[in-house]
Amino acid sequence: MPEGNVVHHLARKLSRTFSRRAVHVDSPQGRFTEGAARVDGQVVRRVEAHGKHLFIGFASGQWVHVHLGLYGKWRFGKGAAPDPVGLIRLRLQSDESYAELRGPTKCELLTADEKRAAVRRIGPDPIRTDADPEVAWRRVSRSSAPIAAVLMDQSTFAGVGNIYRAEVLFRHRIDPFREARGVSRPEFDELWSDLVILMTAGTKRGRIDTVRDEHLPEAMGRAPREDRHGGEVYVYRRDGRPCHVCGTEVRIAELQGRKLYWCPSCQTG
DNA sequence: AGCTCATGGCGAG
DNA sequence: TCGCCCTGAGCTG
Repeated sequence: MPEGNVVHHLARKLSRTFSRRAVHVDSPQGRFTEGAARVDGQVVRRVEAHGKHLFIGFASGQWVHVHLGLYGKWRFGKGAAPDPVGLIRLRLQSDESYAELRGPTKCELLTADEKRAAVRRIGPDPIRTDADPEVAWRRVSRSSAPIAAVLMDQSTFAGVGNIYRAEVLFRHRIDPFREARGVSRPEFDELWSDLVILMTAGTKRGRIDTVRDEHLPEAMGRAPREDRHGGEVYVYRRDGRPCHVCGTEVRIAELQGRKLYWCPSCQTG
């Protein structure tokens, strides 16, 4: 269940584990057998993350493109992979380690050209140093949709998901229902640079923490880690509970089929 | 054991 | 906007 930070975290782990090594590639489940056979035995050249998309590059120039969706998961292990348990879409095996992929929305083989085209379709990713925030600003400044909806648009903010969306809006006290084009350039710049900081930190940790030091549980006399997603957050999935800053009940609403959390007192305007 | 829900996104209508 | 994909955790009982 990943936002971009987890995908980048996984890309680094896959790269550390498999880059410059020959890998045996197969699909025990059978749904990626043909693609796996085409790269089986090749050396992994590099692994890239762009937003929530993962690309594993092989010596032939071909790429395996993976999108985890809501359910997808990677598992890693040392030595030889055990007999498959359940449905494993993709399995990588080096002479030292293995990795198993289950439940992805997408697992496909791409040519070098197709991979380049796929990357071009993905919007600027705050975790990537080559991201162009002007692309995001153009879309934000021209959209009449709520800023909370635009933050989830992967062609505008690649890698941002439901947690970062809610949390970054809280941290900048922005009403999630404000029209995107009503967000000023200074506000956008603050949102973008904060996403760079939060998501980069989230990449190293492989989890999402957004609470400033002065609001941390130790500083506030609270118990840490209330939520099972693993990090410290202000509003995500805290509906009905008091805002960590002002005590107002955190609210929840459905926006485009996803749940949106915010503090109606802190996030005004 | 069974039910609900989840950090996502696609395609049909 | 809805259904679906398809996995797993956290509840209920």
